[in-house]
Amino acid sequence: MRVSAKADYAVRAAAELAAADEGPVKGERLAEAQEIPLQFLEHILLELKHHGIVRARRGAKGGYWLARPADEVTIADVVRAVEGPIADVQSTPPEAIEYRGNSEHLREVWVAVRASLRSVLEEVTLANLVSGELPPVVEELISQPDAWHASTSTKEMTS
Amino acid sequence: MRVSAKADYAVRAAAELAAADEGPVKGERLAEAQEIPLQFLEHILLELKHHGIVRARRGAKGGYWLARPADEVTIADVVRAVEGPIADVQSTPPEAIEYRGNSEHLREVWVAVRASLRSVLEEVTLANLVSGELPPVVEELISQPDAWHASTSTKEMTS
DNA sequence: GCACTCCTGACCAAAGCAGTCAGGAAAGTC
DNA sequence: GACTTTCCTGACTGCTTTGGTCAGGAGTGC
Repeated sequence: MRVSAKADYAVRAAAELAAADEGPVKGERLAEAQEIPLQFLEHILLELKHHGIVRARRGAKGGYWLARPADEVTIADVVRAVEGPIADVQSTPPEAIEYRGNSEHLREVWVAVRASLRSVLEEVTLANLVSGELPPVVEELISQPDAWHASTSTKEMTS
Repeated sequence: MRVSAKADYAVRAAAELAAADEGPVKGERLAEAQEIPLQFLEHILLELKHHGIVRARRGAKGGYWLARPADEVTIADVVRAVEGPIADVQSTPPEAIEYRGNSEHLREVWVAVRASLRSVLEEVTLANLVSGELPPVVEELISQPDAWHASTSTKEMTS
């Protein structure tokens, strides 16, 4: 249930590409703009390329650009490209698990968890991200003050 | 963005405890009921105990039971006990991160992700889980057929 | 031909995951 | 008080993931 550095980097780099209209942007610039280790970023960009999120050209005047318009690439696309499936349980999709006994309904819960993640990640596009005009779903979620500090419900730890 | 075996096991064991009213349940029974390796489960139960989710007594007639009534323990409580904070980015809470340049609004997005996770995990109690009467939020999420199969949006992979 | 940039694989240390093993310490029973 | 039962705890293990670095190869543009 955590977001890896890789996913975070990937989205940030993609955002930078979404903002830079026209012309390839070289990896070095992306790395500097978002303070990401260059060599690590190159691996990430390669994965994004393999998944058809970005395109690239080498040589002078080379660089990376988005394969599709920024408003057609969602954060979910980017995250999936580098992290794989979004809410697997024990490395298998929730709907494929058979629970027995008293945890029979746990499957529904995990499916709901995945659905709620999707409702955010598949709704926000790179265009939304750079413009700051986030979709209503997100605006509503972050408008509640509770969302902004650590655990509120019970006397537990953070987040 | 995945659910570990440990978290899955923890919730299942907790569900089993929620269903067994009155009297401690021994680890072995929990392990059998949910097909969880006993020794691994004992470590998990210990963690749950340290976090005040369950109580335990040793010896004959010993076992584990919930520290609070089943309708006052949420799945979020259990998951946090064994996995720690629920939607950290790079191991720090989303609201604590400063993004620059074109990814400035990414923080809002991660906060929204956490909020949406909470809206499910903090809403479902162990009582809900064993009875199958899931809260409206969850019912609505799982009522949409899309929620039940892998990735729908773009031509990407699963989940 | 040369500079530039991406592409790729190999490698690495540290941490996390999913357990197992061995023994100790309380609680109840006889 | 001995004995059994059950939890409690730490140490250990093998494997994978995370978060990178290093070195070199391959395509592009001038």
